[in-house]
Amino acid sequence: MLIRTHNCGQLRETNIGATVRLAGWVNAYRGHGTGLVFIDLRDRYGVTQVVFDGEQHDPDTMKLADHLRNEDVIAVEGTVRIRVGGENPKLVTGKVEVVVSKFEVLGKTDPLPFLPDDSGSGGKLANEDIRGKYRYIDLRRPAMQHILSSRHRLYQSTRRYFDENGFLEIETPILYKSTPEGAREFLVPSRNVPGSWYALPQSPQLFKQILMVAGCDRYMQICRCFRDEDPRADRQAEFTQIDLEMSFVRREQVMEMMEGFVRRLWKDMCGYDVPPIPRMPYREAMERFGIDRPDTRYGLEITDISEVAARTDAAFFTETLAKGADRPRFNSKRGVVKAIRIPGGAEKLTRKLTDGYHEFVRSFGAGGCAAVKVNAQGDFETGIAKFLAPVKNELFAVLGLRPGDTVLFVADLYAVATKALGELRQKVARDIGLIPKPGSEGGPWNFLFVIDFPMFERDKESGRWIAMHHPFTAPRDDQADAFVHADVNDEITIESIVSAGYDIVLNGQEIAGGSIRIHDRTVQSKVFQLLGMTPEQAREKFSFLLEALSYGAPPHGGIAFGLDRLVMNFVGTANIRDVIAFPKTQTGQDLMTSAPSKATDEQLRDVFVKSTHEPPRG
RNA sequence: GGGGCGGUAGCUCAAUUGGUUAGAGUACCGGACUGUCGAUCCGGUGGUUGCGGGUUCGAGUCCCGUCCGCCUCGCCA
Repeated sequence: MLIRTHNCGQLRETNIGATVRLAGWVNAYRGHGTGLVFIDLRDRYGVTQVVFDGEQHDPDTMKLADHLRNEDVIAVEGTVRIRVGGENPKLVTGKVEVVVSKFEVLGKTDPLPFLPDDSGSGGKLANEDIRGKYRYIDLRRPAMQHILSSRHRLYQSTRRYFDENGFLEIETPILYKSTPEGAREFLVPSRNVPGSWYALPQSPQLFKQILMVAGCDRYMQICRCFRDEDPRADRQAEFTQIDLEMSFVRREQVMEMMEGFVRRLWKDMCGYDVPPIPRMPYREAMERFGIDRPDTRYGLEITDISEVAARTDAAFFTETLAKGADRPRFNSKRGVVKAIRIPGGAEKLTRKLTDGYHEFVRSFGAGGCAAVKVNAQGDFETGIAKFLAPVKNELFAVLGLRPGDTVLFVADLYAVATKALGELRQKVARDIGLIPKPGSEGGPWNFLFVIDFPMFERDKESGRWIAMHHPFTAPRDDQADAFVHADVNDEITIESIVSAGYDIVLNGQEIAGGSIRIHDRTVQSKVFQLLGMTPEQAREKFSFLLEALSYGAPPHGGIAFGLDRLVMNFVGTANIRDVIAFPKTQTGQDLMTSAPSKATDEQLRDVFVKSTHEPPRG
């Protein structure tokens, strides 16, 4: 076999005259019969043109060369020379070509289901199901090779940064104990302990805390996590986190370390200097943006106009405002009227769009969305204009209205109106083209720390308290006393406790989340109690953690980044499957290997499992 | 679990209101061709219209069920 001396992206004018060997895939063939044949040879590094000249080969060899087809694997030996037919500026190797003296077909291909060409046939890629089934062909596309290599660079940059900062990379178990609080888990039956099951970790949360108790001081891991929930375009059941934990820190130190990491990563990945990352309390994010991960690349902020709306005769405002009662810090239970001013909306937002917004907010539980335009004379027009006339001046002042604007209103309970307008704000921004493409297109990267989350919220279904982040999140330092002394039945106090959690938000996307952890057994027990766990239940599930906390636990905290989403940002895709070498579909299937698949009766017997699945009839 | 879009040649798509033998590009096969670079030109092979049922004189097209892919709500401590 001819062993290559160079790769297909390497040869330049300086190599002219050299005898070289290349190997790779046939990317294109351009034959002129037995007289002259061109082959574009491709590997991960690039494309090089190789030439078969009829004067140097017998007709049988030329015939063989003339029948090379896309994706045949070949190796060639030959001489580098300047391109006789002129440069091809599309290729980095485009000034030279290799005149073949010897060649071997290393792997003849069968006809392919599709060609790994980024432009695809007719400018379109094959559909995702067919590309998934033949993933190894799709991954040959230069765009996919670029993504794999970007992901690799991200791993390396990450490991360098944390190594330089004294973090130990430590692996934690994949076969793990079930802790059924958060997401649904994947279960693995045990053979040696009949009737018992492992779970795959939703995250290494408890292990990394215990590593702190174990004196590891600083831990990091690029780890696989598993959550058996329905996927989305940016979510897979099996995904990767950059997970870390630090001892003897408060949230300032963790956030500083994270800001340094983000700065390093963006510098390494795309040469971008991340400016100081601003911080925004959760409540402010909810008030101004209606969401805990605000996209701060554009305005369209939300304004509470309840006071003004109360002075109108509009029953759909005043009836809503009469509902409920306020709460001191979070989770307000009152009825509110909120509005978004859309500058220039009178022109940009068609009737069809604003009608659509009514339906859109209804899908988030709101009663509807009203719209008014401000005409050139500065008067309200259309929709609920007549109800607003009496408070026109106040509305203009509080919303900063100008002729040509549109205002969108939602009146509902605080939580519903906030959520609906938060979602609507993003939809309007998309509709009128306010969102720049991040990264590669030169658009801005807007980072934000969101802090001061509530510790607890009510579960919508059961009405029980649940931890907003997770049950190991500590109260903010100045809240600890209030929390420890709070009556668990004192709803208003409990819901106003602020946690020591923090998220990093990039362009409206949560890319990392973490917290200072509870390192005090008493505080941890109180959290479990509040979450409705008896001491016995807490011990049953988390005895190892509670014990660990009782044997000399350092204060500690950490954070986890969603690695897949980071890569998505750097390579500019909205599809998480693009950045995972072997992804799964919406039903969690791997189209290439056909996982999941049936287990044999024998396999099931070995692990003491009996299937209750009834095969479909017929 | 709910909602939406889609499934026609290996691939990407078309096919009028339900109406003749389901077409095109590309890939593949054969042929021509000595400077191409998405080579070109000529010819050819290729179809269980996802699957099952129904309506109809007649179904790619309409109806019911089902499978698969994508988007989305719920869900994702």
